[in-house]
Amino acid sequence: MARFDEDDAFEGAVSLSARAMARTGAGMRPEPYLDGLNPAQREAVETMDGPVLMLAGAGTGKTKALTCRIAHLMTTGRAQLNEVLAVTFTNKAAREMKDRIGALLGGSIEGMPWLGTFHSVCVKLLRRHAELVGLKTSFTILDTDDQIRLLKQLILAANMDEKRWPARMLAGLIDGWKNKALTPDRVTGGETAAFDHRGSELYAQYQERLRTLNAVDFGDLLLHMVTIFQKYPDVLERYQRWFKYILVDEYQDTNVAQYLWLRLLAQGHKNICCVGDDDQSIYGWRGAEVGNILRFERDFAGAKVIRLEQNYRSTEHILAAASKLISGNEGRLGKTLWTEAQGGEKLRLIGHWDGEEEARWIGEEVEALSRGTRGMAPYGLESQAILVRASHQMRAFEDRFLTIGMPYRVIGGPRFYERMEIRDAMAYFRLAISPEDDLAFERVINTPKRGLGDKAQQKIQIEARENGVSLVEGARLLLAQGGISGKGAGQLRAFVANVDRWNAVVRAASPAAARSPAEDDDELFEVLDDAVPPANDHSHLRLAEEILEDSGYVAMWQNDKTPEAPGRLENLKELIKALEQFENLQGFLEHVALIMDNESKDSEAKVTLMTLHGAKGLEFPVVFLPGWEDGLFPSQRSMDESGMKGLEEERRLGYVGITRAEEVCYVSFAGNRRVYGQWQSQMPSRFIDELPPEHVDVMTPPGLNGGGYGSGYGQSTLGSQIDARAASADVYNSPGWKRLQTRGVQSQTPSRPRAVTVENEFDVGDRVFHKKFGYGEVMGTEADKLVVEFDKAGTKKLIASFVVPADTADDVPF
DNA sequence: AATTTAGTCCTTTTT
DNA sequence: GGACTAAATT
Repeated sequence: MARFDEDDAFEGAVSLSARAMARTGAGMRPEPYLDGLNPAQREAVETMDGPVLMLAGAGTGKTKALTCRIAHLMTTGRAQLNEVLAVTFTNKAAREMKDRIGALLGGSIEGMPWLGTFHSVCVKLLRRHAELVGLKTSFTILDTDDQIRLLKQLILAANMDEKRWPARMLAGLIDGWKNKALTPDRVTGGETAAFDHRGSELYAQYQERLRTLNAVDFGDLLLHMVTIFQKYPDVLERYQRWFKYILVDEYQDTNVAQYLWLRLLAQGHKNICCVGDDDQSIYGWRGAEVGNILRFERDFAGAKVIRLEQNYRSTEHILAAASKLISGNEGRLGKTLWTEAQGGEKLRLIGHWDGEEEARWIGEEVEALSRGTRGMAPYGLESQAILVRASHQMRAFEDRFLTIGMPYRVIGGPRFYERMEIRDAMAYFRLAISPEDDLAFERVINTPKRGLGDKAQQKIQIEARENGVSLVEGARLLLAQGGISGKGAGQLRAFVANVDRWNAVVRAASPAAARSPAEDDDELFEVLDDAVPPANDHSHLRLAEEILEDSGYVAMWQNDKTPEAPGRLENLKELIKALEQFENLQGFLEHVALIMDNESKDSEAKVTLMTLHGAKGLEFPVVFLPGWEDGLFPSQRSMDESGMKGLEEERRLGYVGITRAEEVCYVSFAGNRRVYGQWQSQMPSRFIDELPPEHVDVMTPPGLNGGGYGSGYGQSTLGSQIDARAASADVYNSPGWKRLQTRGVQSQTPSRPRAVTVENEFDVGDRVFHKKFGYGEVMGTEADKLVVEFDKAGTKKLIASFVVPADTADDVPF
């Protein structure tokens, strides 16, 4: 587990590199890792000085190149591990690099202190220089939830209608500005019109509020550091000299702020190596600028561009399909991926009647593959993944997997630290550490219920504001002057006393909590080197338990009779357990703020369910790509908001999806899908027509032309092939697919033709039957859709093919 | 003050 | 269908 006790990492780092040097001296071949590299990778490793841009296609071994490069810097004595800055986007990537570097250099190490995500590195830096932007070194990091609540308050205070101007929207705007490294005063031009012309004004207020709360949000971590580097050249210079080499992973995902940050740091020696793949840029919506790749050669004159093009991951068919798809994008830097692998399975394309059937089919296919009944060696559940465009697609699969008892894991779903009970508990911890944390106070003051409702809370707010103090102090004053009555008063008094007591324990345990920032730069790195982690006596564990007990929070869930209560108590226990690995509550909270991941490590084999975004950087022998339907994938919203750029990003997402597969890749779509509870007929994704027919096996069952495919886009090469192949049905006569065909005929064929042809057959007043809603009467018709007033289910708008005349209901085996 | 109910939006992707 | 909010009910 990554640690945020920044100081102790140095010991291991230094001794490791000493060991590596010693080995060199002992006459062993110093660079055994070079042998396993292809020429391009080797060049990327050995070109150590000056700017390098490594364009690494999917599955071309870029992490290998990157980690070998770091190892090479060590063994050639260019730098110490703690003088290398290496940034990634995800904690997972950072962890993997640490592990692999450790393995290369022959020892397991806690890690390089400056290898981490942009955010975690920035936290470390900002803790040292917080005072330069008006913060205390103990600042807290707000998550999106806190951010939204804060903004909501500001919007209300500005007398704006929070319905028309939702806090989420403002949060998005502010995030966008921060991604572009724009401080409130720099928001200009058309942007000032944002949010009823009050966007930048509210942004300024928000920043002010954060400062008084001694807090930062995610965007601030980078923004503040950029500000500091720009305003204090001496600070910047220190770091320019300290970081002798800079490496950047997933460079295509950097936003403007990150780009500026990197450019500032690399300005001196220009030993910067950026690794990226413009074809895998999928975070444009979050402010990532593919343009940063193009700018690289301009900003770093004489940059060496190295292309990694040999793919070690996928079969030739999968690679060919992915390459063909991505070739539809314009303005690529261009790479030609190739592989030595020959043969293998073609991409498999299959259409389904609706989303539920798609989930059912995939569930059965996963099971069949895992038992090896597809004429192939078995693929265990852990080697299969289902990658969806949007997380709501996961529900169909979860439902299905639960009913058939298939073990699965969801990655990127609701995360442990985002659960209500965990966030409540952490708010209590925050309050114990710093009672002036008003956001935490607000969260838990009436959880569990203490009879302190809106009225009482308002009084506290007013009291606090009038006296310019925190909410706890406000509450204290209010109590002293008897401004609060009856039951609530006693409870509030107890609450304040609890906070005082917890805080006293925290202070007694770690006087360092109030450590002062490094005053002068000379001390900066020595402080890091010399710090010795205090002994971990686990006293914070007891405190944490006490807090949850004393506050009545545990009791609240114990008395709760709802079915989820036991699970929540279980989660709280887990939370306490997680605390063990930290020396104090502060360290833990920081860890949580930045590392929101939640990998359960139980050993049972499970299918993986996650979004395409979440899958970047991963690979699986078998990959399922469901929901390839226009509007869903490519996402309508993406196209509406960003037009051609959006479509191209979606296409890259498809490319990422296909290239996750090593051996087998399924693409599927459904003819009908429920969207916002309404049935919609779906068109197969335009990307399906862009796949190369010679690398695709079409497996679509017959009788499925009602969804409208084949009438598709452009030349529709595959679209027409679908019909042809389906009609001749020869796919089904190949040995592997017999079972599928049988099942298909039994469960689908009878209802299909009828359902498809009844379109527009109804008139107002007809009695109809629907498999879910029962009987009803047609109230209106509109193209292929009907408005039906059901006897039991109310009025619904739905596709005509989903109902049948009421008198034939008995014939339809739904 | 707290719980229940009805009505309104919606849904991309996340460090 | 579900999450969230505002109104209605206890």
